[in-house]
Amino acid sequence: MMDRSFAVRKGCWTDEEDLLLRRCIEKYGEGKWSQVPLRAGLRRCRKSCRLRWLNYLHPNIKRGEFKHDEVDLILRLHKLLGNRWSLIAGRLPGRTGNDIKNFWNTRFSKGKTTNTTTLEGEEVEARNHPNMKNEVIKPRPWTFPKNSPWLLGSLSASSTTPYSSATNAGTTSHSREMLCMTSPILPSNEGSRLELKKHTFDKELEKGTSFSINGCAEDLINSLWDEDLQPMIQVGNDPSLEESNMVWDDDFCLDFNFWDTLVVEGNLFLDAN
DNA sequence: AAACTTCTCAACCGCCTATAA
DNA sequence: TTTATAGGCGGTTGAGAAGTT
Repeated sequence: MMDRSFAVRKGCWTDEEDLLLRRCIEKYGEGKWSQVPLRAGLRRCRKSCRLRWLNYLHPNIKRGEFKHDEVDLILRLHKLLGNRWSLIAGRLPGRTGNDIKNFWNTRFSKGKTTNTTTLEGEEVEARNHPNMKNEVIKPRPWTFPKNSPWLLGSLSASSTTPYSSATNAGTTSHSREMLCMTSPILPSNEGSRLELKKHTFDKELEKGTSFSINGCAEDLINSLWDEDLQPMIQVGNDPSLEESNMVWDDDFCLDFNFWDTLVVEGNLFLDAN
């Protein structure tokens, strides 16, 4: 008969277990979850420890009801990204993917009977059309057109350096072959700026020319950035920027192909400053 | 007050991906 | 190149709370 005294515990966590886990994280830091049960003296599996910390014990976790602006953002992000809870959670400080998933499933999943008079606008729409087909943008291979400035060498090597796939872009730029690469597309070096310009064939249009974006991306951008989309997007944290400028953190930028959402007449010309 | 139903949300499960050996 | 391991994610479950009859 197997000795079950070391069997992994399941179910709800006790206060004592929480204390052990908290002390362990304080002492050794986050990560190395496979070592946590032993270090903490817990009869829990690594995944259970990780989940308990990230969804419940982490000091930054925000409790309580979702505020209206949070709900609004969840709706807009869900419209754009689908059930990618961790990504949505990344835009809501203090909220976890699990929180948002639970919130969505209890409020908007099919068959729920919450009084719709307490909902408004898009919430009602989401409730009434829980399975409404949205254009969900997901990371996917991205193909440069043959006349892309990337392939024609319009971009200097240094300006492409921040791109994680810059090596690929560089090596292929001379062959003028169609190039496939996966997201990310946006540069990730902190503080760098990209200036977007309309570029039609050889003629570069005036700086600041606006460009159009397709529906759901526009919706998202408007939700994150109150002002009209400006041709300047900043990546990383630059305290010198005015508050109104949208700051995209790397994770978000890297998660979907932002450029695919831009509908620009001609080519996009990227000028890294 | 009791029985039953519905809701909430913490936790588990299985799968996928990245990385190391 | 293959295999093992770890981290991470979304779907789902189920216990307990809250509401209703």
